[in-house]
Amino acid sequence: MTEIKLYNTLTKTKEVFTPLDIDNVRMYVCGPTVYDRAHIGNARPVVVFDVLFRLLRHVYGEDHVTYARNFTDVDDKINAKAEQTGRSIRDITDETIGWFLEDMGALGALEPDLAPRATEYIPEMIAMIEELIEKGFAYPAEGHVLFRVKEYQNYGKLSRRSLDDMIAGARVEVAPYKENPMDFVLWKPSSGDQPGWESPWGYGRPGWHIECSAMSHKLFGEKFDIHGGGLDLQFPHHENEIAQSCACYGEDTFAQVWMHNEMLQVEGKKMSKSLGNFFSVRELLDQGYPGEVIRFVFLSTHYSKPMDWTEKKAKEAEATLRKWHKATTDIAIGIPSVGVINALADDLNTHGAITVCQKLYSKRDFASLKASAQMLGILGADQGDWAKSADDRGIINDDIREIITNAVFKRHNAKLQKDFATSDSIRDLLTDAGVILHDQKDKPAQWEIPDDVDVSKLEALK
RNA sequence: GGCGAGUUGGCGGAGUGGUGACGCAGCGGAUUGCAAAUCCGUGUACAUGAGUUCGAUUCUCAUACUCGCCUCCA
Repeated sequence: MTEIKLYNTLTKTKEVFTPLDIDNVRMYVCGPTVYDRAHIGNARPVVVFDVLFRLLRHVYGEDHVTYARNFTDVDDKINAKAEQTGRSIRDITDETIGWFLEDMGALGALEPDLAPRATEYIPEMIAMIEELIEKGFAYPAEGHVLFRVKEYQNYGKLSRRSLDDMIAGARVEVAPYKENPMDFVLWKPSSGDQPGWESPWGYGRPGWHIECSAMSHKLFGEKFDIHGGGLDLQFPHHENEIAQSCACYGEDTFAQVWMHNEMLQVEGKKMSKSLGNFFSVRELLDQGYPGEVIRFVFLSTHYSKPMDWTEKKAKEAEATLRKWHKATTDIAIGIPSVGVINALADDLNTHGAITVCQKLYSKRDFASLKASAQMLGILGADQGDWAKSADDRGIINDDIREIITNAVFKRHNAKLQKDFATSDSIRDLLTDAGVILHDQKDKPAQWEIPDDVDVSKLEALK
């Protein structure tokens, strides 16, 4: 069996991955807060952990891996949107979840086995909070329930911060009802127009962090294998999850391996709304970037490093994929290359896997290229349509086909008569319109038409 | 202020204690009437300083610079 090694944020080392239960490898990844279209930064963890999901399924078997990714559908941003639009919260979150799955599907991401929504696990959260109170790790105060950070000895072990340092940093919300400024909210009161549920502490709603602890416990039990998410979630979100779960169920519980993907930048700069380099996956798709190309760009940088989204990379990725699609379209699928599997098994070295694919292409091992690329979620049977020429996709009508065929034939005859002035002028007209010509010896050139062919220019050839 | 990451050839970007990937671009060649496309070939790069070592781009320490997170946006 392939030995998988993963970098564990908790231990800061690359470790051999040993599942708790080889028949049911469990992975939990923090999903989106569903109030708007996913931006491309949201998509990085989705793609990263999709590759891991595929690798785990490959190694342990499809039926022996369970992947859960939550939807956070209780959040002030959602409340704000509901207020602005007058729509119901459920309406907004349902729509946003639909968008999310659609957009991530376009990136070739498989859907997780489980997709729990926070609002469907409120009783579990309440039960967990009650247990934390009983054990002295939490306390109610003015309609809130707070986690007593000082009581949990290992607080800060994931992000390697000490309580004292964090308080010195002083970027915490100070509130009179908190015993300690670092204490974080497990439950908070809701006013009439905010979403809420009845609880032992009054009408209210959960804090952000408790949902992942409660849902992973319900779905996976006290221990599971992998917990993933973006690096930005390491603190405070994941630190707080660990505190809640381990305080509740014991020090040796919860996720065994923590994985965090680095952040994404755009053209060398942090993506932000104010810089205007902030865009959604949908916008990118609508601009004509195939999802497969976006995915390829993501995979070309290791997940542990900051990734820079640039137009140049997208163009290169597009050219490579076009080449690969052309080579593999009519090829029966082979088996994935050992090199690709090993690269992925080595802490998800997706770039290394792509390199192996490049070599397979050079060696003309297209059957293995196809299978290997599919391990990465690219070159799938349903993914290559964009790479076909317009003619292959039936976009070109007979009229235009005839114009081009005639022109190519005329050019061929001119060449036979060594009338190069005529043949070159026809060639220039064709290439100017976007037609790609492949000259052949002693017969008319083969041609293909990309999507952006300028039909109006072809009229001149009539 | 706290935490962390990075610095590799023109660009992107892996990796390795000793034969220095890969892609793009460039250059040379084949091919072509000329091109395009395609194919073949081609590049001693590893921030700086010191240390460890027979030997370091790779390990250790320091310095400089860049970047990210901790703050609505992942």
